Amino acid sequence: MTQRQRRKPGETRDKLMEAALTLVGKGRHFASLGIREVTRQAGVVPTSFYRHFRNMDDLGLQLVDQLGLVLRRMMREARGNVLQADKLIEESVTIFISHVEANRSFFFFMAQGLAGESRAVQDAIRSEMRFFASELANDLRRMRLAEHLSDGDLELTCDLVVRTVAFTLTDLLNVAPDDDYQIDQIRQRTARFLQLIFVGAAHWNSRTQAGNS
Amino acid sequence: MTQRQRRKPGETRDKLMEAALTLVGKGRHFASLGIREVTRQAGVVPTSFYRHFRNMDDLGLQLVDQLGLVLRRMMREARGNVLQADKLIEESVTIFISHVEANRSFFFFMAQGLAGESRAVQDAIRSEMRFFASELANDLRRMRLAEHLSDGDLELTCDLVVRTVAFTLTDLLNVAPDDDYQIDQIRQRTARFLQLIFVGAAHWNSRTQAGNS
DNA sequence: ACAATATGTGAACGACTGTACACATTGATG
DNA sequence: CATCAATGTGTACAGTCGTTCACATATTGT
Repeated sequence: MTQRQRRKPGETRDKLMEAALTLVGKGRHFASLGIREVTRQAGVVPTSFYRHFRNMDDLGLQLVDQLGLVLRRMMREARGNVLQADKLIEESVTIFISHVEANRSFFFFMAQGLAGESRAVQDAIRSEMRFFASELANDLRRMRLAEHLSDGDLELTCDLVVRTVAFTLTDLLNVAPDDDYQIDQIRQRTARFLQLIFVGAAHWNSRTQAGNS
Repeated sequence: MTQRQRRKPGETRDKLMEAALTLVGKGRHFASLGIREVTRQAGVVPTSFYRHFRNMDDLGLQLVDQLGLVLRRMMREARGNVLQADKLIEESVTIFISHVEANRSFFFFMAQGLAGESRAVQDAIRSEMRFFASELANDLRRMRLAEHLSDGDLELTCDLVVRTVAFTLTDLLNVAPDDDYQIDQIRQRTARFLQLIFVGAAHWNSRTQAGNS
């Protein structure tokens, strides 16, 4: 790295990924995108695609990697802003939704990928969700909010929380980005979902799932 | 209806819908299917497609209608077989999973459609889920299992239940159809999710969501 | 029996697709 | 400066796409 290059490396690469995201953000499904279409949107000649990706699945996988960064940024912000336990759920949901609004296309892509065409992308997204759930479990442990739960039960709870929030994406997908009223409805509903789950977790030990006679 | 026709009406129509489902069952995403591809799979000439559907979205919508029938059949079986309350969750989840295995492609299509390309299909599937949730609420009321919950809270709970079960589809999607061990794991995990939710619902009134100071 | 309608077939079109190849340009390294 | 690898461009080709049209066949209504 002697000098900065005039054309930064990966410039076209980024343009291609952004182009794919843009198309997804416009309502297209990732599985229906073609190489030519993406390169056209990126303002690049079709052959350039192969300089950076082997095929569309490859591009999808690299998008998941970038999605991971977005998720980690969101986690960091949540950890910094959610300090008092009583408003934990509301604030977390608010932060989540604001990140979805700020990176709408990314989360569209995530929602699509969960039932997408590429097995590899599917697995990658599910892996991100697992990581997210385990981090959530760590945080709850650290905040002494789950002391009566076994590791397995806490993991179960966090998995359910992450799934519930992830499903919210399909709700947000269906409303206009500027429909603040509807978005607020979704926010409140999601918060109540999580409250319901946490109430269940709080009373979980009293009727353990082992015996149910 | 004077006599039975040699070629039943809608024969090709059914073949086309089955063909689309078959392709989806093979891992393809509905949004990436083309008219020619579907007609080829159905063993029909491409032009025949237009005799029955205006475009692929139209076919998707009619698939959702058929999916509705599958869901209603499943509901009827659940209502008939789940009589005692103590095993309600386990039995319901078992019935659900068996129906998913029996109509794998249909539920694949449903999971895809939730974040699919066609807004109309999206809405149709979400509408089916709402109907399912409201029927579930009715059943719980009838079985006197939710007497302490307000209508709104019961609806909230059932919505969360339906979402959780629907998310299971992405899990079932990722395991081989004959991997009984993994499927049983998913079944147990889903049952525990629902137990957690119902425990939360049972203790919901003690910390109503209205005031949280 | 006859007309009308619904359904299936075949050929054809222009547009678009993925991909390969040869070539130009760039930045880094000797 | 010479060379090399990385990256971007233009051309080309064979295959597929959606869609139209004219035509054959089968079923229905009168």
